[in-house]
Amino acid sequence: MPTPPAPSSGQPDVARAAALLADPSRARMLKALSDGRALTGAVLAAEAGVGAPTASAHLARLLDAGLVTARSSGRNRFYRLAGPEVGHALEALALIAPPLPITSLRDSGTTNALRRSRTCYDHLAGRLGVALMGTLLDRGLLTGHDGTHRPATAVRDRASGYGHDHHYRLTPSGRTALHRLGIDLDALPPRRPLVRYCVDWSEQQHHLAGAAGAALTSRLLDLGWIRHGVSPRVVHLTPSGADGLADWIGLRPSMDP
Amino acid sequence: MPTPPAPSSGQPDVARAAALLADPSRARMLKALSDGRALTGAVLAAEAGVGAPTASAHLARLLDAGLVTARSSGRNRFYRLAGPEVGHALEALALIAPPLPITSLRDSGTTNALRRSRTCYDHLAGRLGVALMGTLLDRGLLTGHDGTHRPATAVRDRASGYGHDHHYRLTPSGRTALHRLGIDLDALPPRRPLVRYCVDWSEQQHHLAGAAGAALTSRLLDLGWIRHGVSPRVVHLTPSGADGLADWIGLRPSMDP
DNA sequence: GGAACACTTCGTCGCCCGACGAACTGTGCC
DNA sequence: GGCACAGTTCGTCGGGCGACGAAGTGTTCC
Repeated sequence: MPTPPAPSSGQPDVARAAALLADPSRARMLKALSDGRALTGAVLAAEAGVGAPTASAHLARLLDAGLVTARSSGRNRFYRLAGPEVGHALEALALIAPPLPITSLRDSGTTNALRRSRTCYDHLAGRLGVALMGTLLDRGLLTGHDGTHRPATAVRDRASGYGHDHHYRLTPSGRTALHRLGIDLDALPPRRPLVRYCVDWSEQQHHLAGAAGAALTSRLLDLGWIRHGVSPRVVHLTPSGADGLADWIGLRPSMDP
Repeated sequence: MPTPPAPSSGQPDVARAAALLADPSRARMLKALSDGRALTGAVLAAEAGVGAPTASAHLARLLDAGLVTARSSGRNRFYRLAGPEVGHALEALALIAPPLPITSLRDSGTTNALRRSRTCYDHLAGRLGVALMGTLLDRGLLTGHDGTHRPATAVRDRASGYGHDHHYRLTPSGRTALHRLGIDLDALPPRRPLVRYCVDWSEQQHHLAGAAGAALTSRLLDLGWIRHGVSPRVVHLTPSGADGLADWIGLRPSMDP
């Protein structure tokens, strides 16, 4: 059993710092403090959506770790961010965090996330990946489940990674549609599952994996319908790709669940 | 029961991003990749000090979240950071992480941490706080335990926050020493415990809290032996403070445990 | 074709930690 | 002095997750 090496002495422990921000309640409190105000424990409890005892425990940890400062004034205790470094860390984490789904028309102007997606190893993930999966299901090209990850009823599925709870499979018309796009399903590696799915970490929906998912991603690249962004993991839908997907299976980029 | 509000739609989920970095094994892997190299799963498993199955699971999560990219080459799979944003996030977290204890003479040139400490609400934490506590114990001014937090044998004590497992108390000579410094123990708030301790999150040692800890910190400020830094939570030991502590209880800033 | 290597998946275990209600402490108001 | 408010501490519960060994898959070498 390999033993974890101690972090280099004198070097900062990134994991410990990250752990402080990894809790949604603490993250909300720190975010509320990011505009420079001093806020009381009761206000921060409300911001975080937790009770006073829980807020008190979280603030004690943030205080002890030096991320916030506290000043008592009568029965109130006011908290502030300890310095600009905390705000910078929140911003840096926000840059690598996947944006949450657009849930209202009001948000659609701020992030047109469907046009900016991700590749999961060798198949499409992110907004485009789950939209594609959703349309394949809606059009009867894929069957087996409705594409949604439901933590409350999940048996083996986790919030990310390969899924196991559902058995998706291509319908005959699904196979025909892929063939029309130029994908020869019979030529795919026989020992790899044709249809698998991942629970998309950022979307909490399923996206297509397996040999079919890889072949589809490869084909969309070949057709110029998607292309890699500055970061190789990010793919962009091209204008011709938007038209192509609309013609192929009726998927339109403006569709938001 | 207050219900946690959903994060603002369309806004990045900082806690989810932080959670990915909050695991020591994943943090080590990402740190190893920070110099731009592409490394295999086996190498990253070794860097992290975990077995291949554990490394594989961690890398799958990092891959799915878009923090790394993967390229297979024969039986090897090479991983890279997905973009500079990940490295920036690691750096930003390192800035707010408390440095780990100096464990060798070789490190002492890189961080003279004893001169830069923290205030825990109203008492000294950080390196100065635990060094002070250690010296009070060594000199027989405080008694009850040896000042060390031992996770393996802790009953109620956690890795940070107020401690409960040990009952420290000032010895008669300890009370005299505080009196010599100008602290009137009989004038302290009677309902607050005189001597409490915190488990110092960054040092994993105990530091003095309670009314005595607060009074001591206040007195050191009054004497000009410590002063607040740019960040109000950080305190610096002043030159006169270094001399004063040496004269008072024989604590010398160059002493490293 | 068989063996070895790199990596993945499965099943299991135990620990950590975030949540709460109840009770308590400290402060301010009447 | 009594009451109310703000905040803290205690005790408990349940879920999440990181670890492993065993078994399996894919690739390369002989």
